[in-house]
Amino acid sequence: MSSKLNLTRTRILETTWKLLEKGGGSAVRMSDIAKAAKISRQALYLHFPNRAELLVATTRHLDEVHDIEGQLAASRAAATGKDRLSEWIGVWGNYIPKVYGIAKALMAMQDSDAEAAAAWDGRMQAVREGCAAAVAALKRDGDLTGALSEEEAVDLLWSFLSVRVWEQLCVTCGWPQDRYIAHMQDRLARVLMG
Amino acid sequence: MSSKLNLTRTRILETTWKLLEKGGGSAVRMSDIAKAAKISRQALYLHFPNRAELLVATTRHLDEVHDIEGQLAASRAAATGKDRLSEWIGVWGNYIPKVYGIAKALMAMQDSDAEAAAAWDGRMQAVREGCAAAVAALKRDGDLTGALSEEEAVDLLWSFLSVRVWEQLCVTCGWPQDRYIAHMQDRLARVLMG
DNA sequence: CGCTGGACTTTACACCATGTAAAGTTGACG
DNA sequence: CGTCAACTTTACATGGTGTAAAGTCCAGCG
Repeated sequence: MSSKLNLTRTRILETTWKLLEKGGGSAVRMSDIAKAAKISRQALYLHFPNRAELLVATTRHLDEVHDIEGQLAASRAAATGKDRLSEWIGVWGNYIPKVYGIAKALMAMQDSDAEAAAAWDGRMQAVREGCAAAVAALKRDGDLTGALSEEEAVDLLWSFLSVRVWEQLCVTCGWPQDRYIAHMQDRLARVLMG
Repeated sequence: MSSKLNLTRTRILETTWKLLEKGGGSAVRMSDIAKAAKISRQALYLHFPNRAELLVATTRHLDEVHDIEGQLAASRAAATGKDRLSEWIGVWGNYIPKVYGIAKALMAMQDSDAEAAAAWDGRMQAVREGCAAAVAALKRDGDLTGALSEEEAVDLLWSFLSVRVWEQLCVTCGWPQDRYIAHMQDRLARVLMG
C-alpha cells in the first residue's frame, strides 16, 4: 500500500536530520534536502506542505528513534529530589546535541513562521514539565531554596537548561559534552537548593 | 557641511531603534525603517551599505546614548569581588532590555550573514570581558568555588547572563526586570562562590 | 491487454525582501 | 548661473519558498 510512500517519507526525515546535524542549521534549503534524499524538490511538497512541517516532523521522528519517553520514565524512578534533578539534567542535557541541528533551524524560523514557532514552543513546554517535576521533587524533600518560589525555580532551571545555553557553552566555548553535564548537575543543584 | 547628513543619519538610527524595540525584531524590513524615517528605501543605502551595518551602527549609537562605558567604569570601583559581580550583573542586566530589539534582529541574521555574525560576536566578547573581570575579582578575594576553573566560571557566567536567558525569563516567563536582576545577583553568586 | 491511480519529475511562475544601477529633482552656496 | 550633495524614482537582478500543471513510469486489476 503506502509502504513505498512511508519509505520515502522516512528517508526524507533521516536525510533532513543528517543534513541539519552537520549543515549547521538554517543554511539547509529545501533543494538541499531533496538532492540528498534523491528526489525532486517538488516531491518534498507531496510529503510535507512546507518547510516548517518538515522540520517538526523530523523532531517527532527523532523522539521516536531515541525513545525519549522511555528515558524520561527512568529518570522518574530516582529516590531523592536531588537525584531526580541530576537524572533529568542528564537525560535532557544529553538529548540536546542530537536535536541541536533541527532546533537551530526551527528557532531561526520562529520570527517569520507562526507555525514553526508554535511547534517549537510545544516541545519546549514538554521540557518545562520535566523541569517542573524535578523542582516539585526537590520541594517535597524540603530541599528547595527559600529564595525562590516553586514557579520561579522552574523558570530558572528551564532557562538555564535551554538549547541556547548549551549552544553557548558547548559550541561557542567548546566545552565537551560530559563537562557540560557534570557542571550543570553540580551548579544547578546549588542554584535550586539551600 | 555634513551636518544635514548626520542629522538624517541619526534620525535613521533612532528610528531603527524604536522600530526594533516595539516591532519584535526580524520582522522589521528596510522599507519599514525608510518609511518611518520619512526617506526613500534607496536613501538608506546612501547611509549604510546593507542591513547588517545599519543594525550594527544602531547598537553603537545606543552605546553612546546610554554611556555604557561610564556605567562600566562605575562598576569597576566596587570593593569586594562579590560586590563587583553584583554591580556587573546590574549594569549589563539592565542594559539588555534596551538592546533586546536590535540584538534579536542581529542574532536572527547570524546564520545567513557573516558580517552580522562577526559584529554581534564582537559585542558579546565585550560582555565576556565584563564577566571575566568579575570572576577575576572573585578569585582575588579567594571566593571563587573550587569546582570550576577560572575560565569555566567565566564561560558559565557569560552563558547565564546571555540575552537568550534574559529573553526566556523576562519575555517568555514574564518576569519583571527587577526580579530578574535580584535573582540573578543572588543565584549567580551561589553558582560561582563556595 | 489495456486502463487506472499513485508516486514522482519537469518546467514554469508568483512572491517577497535584499541589494544594485542609473537618471532625475531640489536646494544651498559660491 | 552653475555645480555639488542629498535625496527620489524607477527598474531590475538575485535567491529561496511555495503553487500549478502537464508528463513519465509502473503496479495492480478486470
